[in-house]
Amino acid sequence: MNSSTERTHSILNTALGLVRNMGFESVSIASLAKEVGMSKSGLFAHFNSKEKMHLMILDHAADKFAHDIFRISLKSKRGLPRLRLIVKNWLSWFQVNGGGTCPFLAAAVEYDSRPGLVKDRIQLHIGRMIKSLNRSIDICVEEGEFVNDLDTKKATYEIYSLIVGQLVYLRTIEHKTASKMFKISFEELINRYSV
Amino acid sequence: MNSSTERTHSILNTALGLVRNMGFESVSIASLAKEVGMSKSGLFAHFNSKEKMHLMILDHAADKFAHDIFRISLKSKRGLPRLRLIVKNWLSWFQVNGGGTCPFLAAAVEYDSRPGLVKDRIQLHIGRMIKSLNRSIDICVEEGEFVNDLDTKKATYEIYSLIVGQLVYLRTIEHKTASKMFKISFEELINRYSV
DNA sequence: TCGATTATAGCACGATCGTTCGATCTATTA
DNA sequence: TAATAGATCGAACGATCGTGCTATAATCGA
Repeated sequence: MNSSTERTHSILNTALGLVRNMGFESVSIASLAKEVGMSKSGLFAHFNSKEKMHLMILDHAADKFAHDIFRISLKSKRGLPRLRLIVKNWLSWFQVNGGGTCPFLAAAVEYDSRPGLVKDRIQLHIGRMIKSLNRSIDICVEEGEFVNDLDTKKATYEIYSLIVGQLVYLRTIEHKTASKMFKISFEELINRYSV
Repeated sequence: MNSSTERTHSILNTALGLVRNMGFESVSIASLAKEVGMSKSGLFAHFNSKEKMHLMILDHAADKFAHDIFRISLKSKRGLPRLRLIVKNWLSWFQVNGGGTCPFLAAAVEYDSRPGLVKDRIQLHIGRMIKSLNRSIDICVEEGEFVNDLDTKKATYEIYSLIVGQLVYLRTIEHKTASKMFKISFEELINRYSV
């Protein structure tokens, strides 16, 4: 990794921070340049276009997400313990540094009506997250912790929905109540998948 | 209702259409003026500021939502039939005119990091939707269709989550598969609440 | 140490934005 | 008909944005 990539990597970290408390659109070349203490043109040279910048921020966020949620959980035991850890990490990802918008939901909403590279990339990343979650549920079946005939795609949808619903609830109702409801609903799903 | 309010109402309808296929931020005074065939300053006079315009668009969307989802379903029988209709209307709301972003989720995401009148209003509206959904579930308990000791707040969270999760899934995986999974998961929840 | 590559800065451009202001057009009312 | 009020417009402002061009500063290989 040469110095250029290192610098870019550090810029992308700053950018991701901005996305998480300003949304995607607000991270302009101008605002990011100011944040990292560079000139607009100096920063521009790193990306060559706003679209490419957004693409790289998105990929950076996806890398970090894959690491913080999935890769890290590989250390825990296959099956249910790992699934629990993944879900726990997933939820806590949106509460570090005083919370912040989910970069993927933000990007999905803001680019929903703008077909192009960025929108495609978002769908790719969200699709991968869902697939990774699905895989970790499949493993629970393999380990005999979930019933053999479980429709794991549906189970994935149900758990993913609880997570996304939680993101909305956390901003609408009291934090503690919201997260308690999640825990109960999640455990009920687990129980249902187990018998 | 004088002609000014009628005109404003018609403008808000156009604005809501724009929100649903451009997102919230993209509906600027300039772009909305062009869409309705007015000058910027002419349109500006209707709202007096961009923030007030966004507030009024939001309120207009909430009015329409309350009517299209909840008020209309009052015609069906109290309890489960009405709940089913509400959920059906809710989902179909995002598929008329070839789909489109949910204005409330769009606003919530885009204004998440901008405290102020608009953000407060969004939380108000989302809170009201959830409360309305909760009420319709309470009625199912009153009617004896759901068990008496059902935690209806948790049930509300679970059904709301399935809906929000569906909005993401519709944009990520094949439409038919997504909506079939919703139907199955929703019916399972209903069954669980009934015994 | 010198030459080349690379990172960054400065400046200018056209576009778009929200907002203001004064003028004009329209419709109502006295 | 004349006066008035409300709706709309055109033009202009300062900001911000993405992007291109050119110059300078830093880094590194020979």
